[in-house]
Amino acid sequence: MATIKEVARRARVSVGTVSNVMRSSTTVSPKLRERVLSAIRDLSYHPDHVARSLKLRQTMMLGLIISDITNPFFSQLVRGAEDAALEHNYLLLTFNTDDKPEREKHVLSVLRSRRVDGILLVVAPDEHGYLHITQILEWGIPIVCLDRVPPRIKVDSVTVDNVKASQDCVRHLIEKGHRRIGIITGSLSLPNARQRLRGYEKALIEGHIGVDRGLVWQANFRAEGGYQAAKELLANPNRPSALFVSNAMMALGVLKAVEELGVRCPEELALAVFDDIPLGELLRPPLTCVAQPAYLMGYRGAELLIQRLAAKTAKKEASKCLAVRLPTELKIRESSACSQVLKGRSAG
Amino acid sequence: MATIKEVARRARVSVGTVSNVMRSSTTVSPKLRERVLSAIRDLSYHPDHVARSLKLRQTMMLGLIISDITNPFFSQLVRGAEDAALEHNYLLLTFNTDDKPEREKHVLSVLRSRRVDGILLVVAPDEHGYLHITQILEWGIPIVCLDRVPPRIKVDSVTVDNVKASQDCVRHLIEKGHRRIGIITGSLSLPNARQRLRGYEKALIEGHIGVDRGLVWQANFRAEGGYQAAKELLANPNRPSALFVSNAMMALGVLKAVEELGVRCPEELALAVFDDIPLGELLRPPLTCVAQPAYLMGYRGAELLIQRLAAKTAKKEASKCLAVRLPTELKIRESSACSQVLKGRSAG
DNA sequence: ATGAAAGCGCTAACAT
DNA sequence: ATGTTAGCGCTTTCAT
Repeated sequence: MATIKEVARRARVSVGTVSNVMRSSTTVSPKLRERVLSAIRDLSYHPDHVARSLKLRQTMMLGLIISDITNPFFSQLVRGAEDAALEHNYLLLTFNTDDKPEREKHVLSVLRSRRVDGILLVVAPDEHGYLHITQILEWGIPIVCLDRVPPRIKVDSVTVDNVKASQDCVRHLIEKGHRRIGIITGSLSLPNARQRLRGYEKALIEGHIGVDRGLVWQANFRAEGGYQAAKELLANPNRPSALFVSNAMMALGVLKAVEELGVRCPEELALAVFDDIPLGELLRPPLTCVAQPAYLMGYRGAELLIQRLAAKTAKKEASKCLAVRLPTELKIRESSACSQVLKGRSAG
Repeated sequence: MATIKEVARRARVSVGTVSNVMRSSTTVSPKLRERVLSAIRDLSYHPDHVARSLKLRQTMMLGLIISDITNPFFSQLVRGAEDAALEHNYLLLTFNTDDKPEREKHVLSVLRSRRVDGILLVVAPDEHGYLHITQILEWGIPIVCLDRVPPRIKVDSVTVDNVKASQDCVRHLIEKGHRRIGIITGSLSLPNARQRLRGYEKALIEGHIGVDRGLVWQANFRAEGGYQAAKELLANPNRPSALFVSNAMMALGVLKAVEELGVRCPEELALAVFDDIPLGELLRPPLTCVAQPAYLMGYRGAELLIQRLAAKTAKKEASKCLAVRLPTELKIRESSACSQVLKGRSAG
């Protein structure tokens, strides 16, 4: 591969001039500029971005850490982040952690060595106060947290109002006449899982329904977990008439269990889900849900991060942490339709 | 951030010694080694991988170009590639092209400037002989093509036997008694789309059924395309009794159309799909399909690429191009169950 | 076994 | 306007 030196030699100019032509910093006479440009073409010269990174002390790379790209919510988010990044000439290094803290720590250390300019982070659960996050920030690498924001840490974030969204969703079930409403939560060491549980509880209280700990199943935000929880739950003789599933992957597991056990939905079990599924309307029955703007979350997150980077380069005073909140949307579909049983009850 | 120089100073050794300790190339006396190690700890030194890349002329980064991470097939593939890459200390730069040739060319040029060591490529359609691929290879960047292999180009690849898999799938429909079988293809400038059409035709010929061009709809491997094609197709007065949909995304579109038009499946229209959908069994009806080993395709592709890289570094003679073929699996589910109509017909 | 120094390809400050 | 050169942080060869 040709280097800037070879280009300079061929164009009979100095390397500085070649650099000037490429970065159009200083003015270069038309004659020399033309010579340089044609040398670049002749040699099919592509500047070495690694060398530039070393010199400029910025890689124009962003780390993106998510739990699992297989989850449609995250694939949307990644597309958004990629679009924003590329618009500003940043590249994305994406990693899946499966929500394993040790994997996250390893990735973080790799990203530090690779000298990424900033990190977009969907944080994994951590029992120890998220010290590794603070550490990265202290090293001077800006972080924007997406979807989940670790408690008591000063960091930018882009999220939705999980409490309110869940509350709206469960309220909808209550309005449909349900009184025994269960919930399947993600790991409660995850802030957003806790918030969704909070929203569920608030809706119940608001509806003058007692919170029954026996109706709370903790799983792990994965299909398998939803499946297991649903199996248990449905075997329960005093099972709920409606269920709030706090993410999409678990909902798929629930659906599988419902299917296998021949439980009719919504007649015997109404369902409402946190997160839309791209084909949520294609499932039988179509699933009621609160949808998050996943693409936007990635897009805005990357934008915010890049903005921070620009301010940093300009040596501007770091402004306060930003906590961007995106709106959610309740999508009412058949899985929460008024059930026969309830109709019967209310008639009786 | 601490540099190797600072570590050297603190440990009162030369930078060369620090480097030796880290890379454990030469032997270093236990005494000095201990001093270096503790200096590294004290300064929380993380070697600058950018500088190392420049010196070593290898970035330990791989480019991964796919069409759309939102497609479950690709998210699986990406997970596989990531796992293999990380195992060998490579990082992945992933890009979505939406199958747009100009986007692919741009990404390729970016990857060249970034000096990635190799590229995993799901090639976008191209009408001009895929010259840009050849060019990259000439520049000395190894490529492994995944899923689709551009015709008449000497390049490593990991694929499935699209012709045979499609043929098996369509044969299954024929065995179920169907004679009028339609197909929705992807863009026929895509090698795999063409192969799947070939397989469809071969199955028909083998079953002594004439190939009717009126039963071939060309779409674009996206949900929207499948939806449009299905709408047209189902409005056709002489419509087929069975349909082979040549990828999963389009199948979702087809399902939506079927739903909207109130067409019963499989009674009025049997369905078989190329690609499994993670929740294909949860859809009503569950979809018959040929499943590809997507994760494995990514994993094996990355392995193969890394193997090439190792051979290259060792200045080994480049061996012949490898074309790895992975097995597929026919999964028979309800969407292709024997229909009432056909039963009636065969009885009559 | 250890240190000194060249050089990877680039940018930017400085000299002309 | 153009050329010269130091230096980014590392690895590695060559002395010692």
